Amino acid sequence: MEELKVLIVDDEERMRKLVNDFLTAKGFKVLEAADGEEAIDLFCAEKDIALILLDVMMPKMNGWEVLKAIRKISKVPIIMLTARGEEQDELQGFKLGVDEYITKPFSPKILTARVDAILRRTGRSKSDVTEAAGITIDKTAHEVRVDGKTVDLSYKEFELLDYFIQNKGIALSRENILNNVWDYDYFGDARTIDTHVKKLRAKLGPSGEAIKTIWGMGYKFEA
Amino acid sequence: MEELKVLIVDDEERMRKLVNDFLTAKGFKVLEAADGEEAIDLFCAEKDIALILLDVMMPKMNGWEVLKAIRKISKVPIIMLTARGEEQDELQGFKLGVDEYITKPFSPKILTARVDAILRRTGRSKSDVTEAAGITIDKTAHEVRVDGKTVDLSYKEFELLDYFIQNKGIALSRENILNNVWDYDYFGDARTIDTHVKKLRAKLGPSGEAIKTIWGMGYKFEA
DNA sequence: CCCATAGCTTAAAGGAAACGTAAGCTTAAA
DNA sequence: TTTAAGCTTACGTTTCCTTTAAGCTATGGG
Repeated sequence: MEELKVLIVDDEERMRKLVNDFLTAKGFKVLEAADGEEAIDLFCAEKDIALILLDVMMPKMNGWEVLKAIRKISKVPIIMLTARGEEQDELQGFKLGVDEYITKPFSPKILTARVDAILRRTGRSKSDVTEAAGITIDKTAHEVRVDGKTVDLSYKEFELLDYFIQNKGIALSRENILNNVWDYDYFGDARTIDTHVKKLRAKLGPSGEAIKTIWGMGYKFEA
Repeated sequence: MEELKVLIVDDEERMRKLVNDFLTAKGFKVLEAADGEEAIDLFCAEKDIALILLDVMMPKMNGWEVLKAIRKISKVPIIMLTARGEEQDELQGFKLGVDEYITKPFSPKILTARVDAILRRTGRSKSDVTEAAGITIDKTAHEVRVDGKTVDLSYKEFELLDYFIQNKGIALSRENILNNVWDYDYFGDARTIDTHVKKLRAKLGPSGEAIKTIWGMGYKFEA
């Protein structure tokens, strides 16, 4: 499989590193730009950038200006990164050709989920239906089926189950789960995970037994 | 295989020595820094440091500040060392970019396990499945198989067996085992080991005979 | 062959981790 | 503003693991 290029544009070094880490781990080639000019230069120089992640709040040239400039030369998919409370401009954004929004702070799973969704839409990514232990996850429909029957899961439950299944057979510490499924600035009680696991097990019925407890260690999904 | 560099940052001499000894024994090249400034200087001077172990509680510049400073220039993997019950509110917002935590006191095995896990994730380490005397240890799945059949081991049993197999053919004194598998400040009865060995032998069946008693000395794992 | 020492076994106390329930809080919808 | 849903936290309960203690057995030197 070819290595897709993603460009992250943000003035904050930390944010770029964060996104770079997550997406590199997922097998993308990540390019970084610290401001709008750099972004446009880089976009023109590099061929076949598959997706751009664009921060709205930047000094000098803000995200909307960068967006407009890039839309003049390309219809590459663009995801805007906004801080909570900045969403008022969304309608304007969609008119200008924004494909998706991510609100900061976000979890690694959200990031990769949105990126996957976009690439799927533009036909550059693989299937989005996974199956394990009688559980089927359909990310496009955001739907879970157990033995054919649809099960209603909350948002977090869905994310958690998806993470388990993506890492089936691997023992996961609570710390690991917290870092990957929850927002990057979340610091909470690890017991929160226990509660969600409990709910998942209940909703999944017998298939829920696939989520094993590893005493003194964490959890593991096993078919 | 290349010799990976690990940097330990802690104001306590004892802790640095401890970590240095453990990791040197595991074939790492260990560098020490007694405070944040020294750490940053050293990190900039030395090329290709593969991993940083960073204590949180330090005078002058604390671990979080060091973390932020280093994250500005690099995305090197970082493991934070925290004391049990340390003020967790200050963690808010600083979590960004930490790969793993280790709570003091820890056992050498925990230390090397986390280090290995990180390096595995960043693709700089080898496989984590070992086999000896018909016993297979899979650290990723946190699973032990004897002649193909999965055997349920408790946390300590798992750690102990792993230590035996890593040191197969080597006679280990009880003191040695206590120092390596138990927390570094644990001072318990050596009979504790006997009990765990007994359970291991029972659970491993005939393969359990690979754990030999060396009278007046300790134990040895031999295929 | 006996004794001292080291190791083995068992059971039970104690502790730590996980579970279950419910209440509090936050966010989104009506 | 009210309502509802989901997320998080708190806490008592339960389960499981670790350690200790005590008696028993094996080993090897005298």
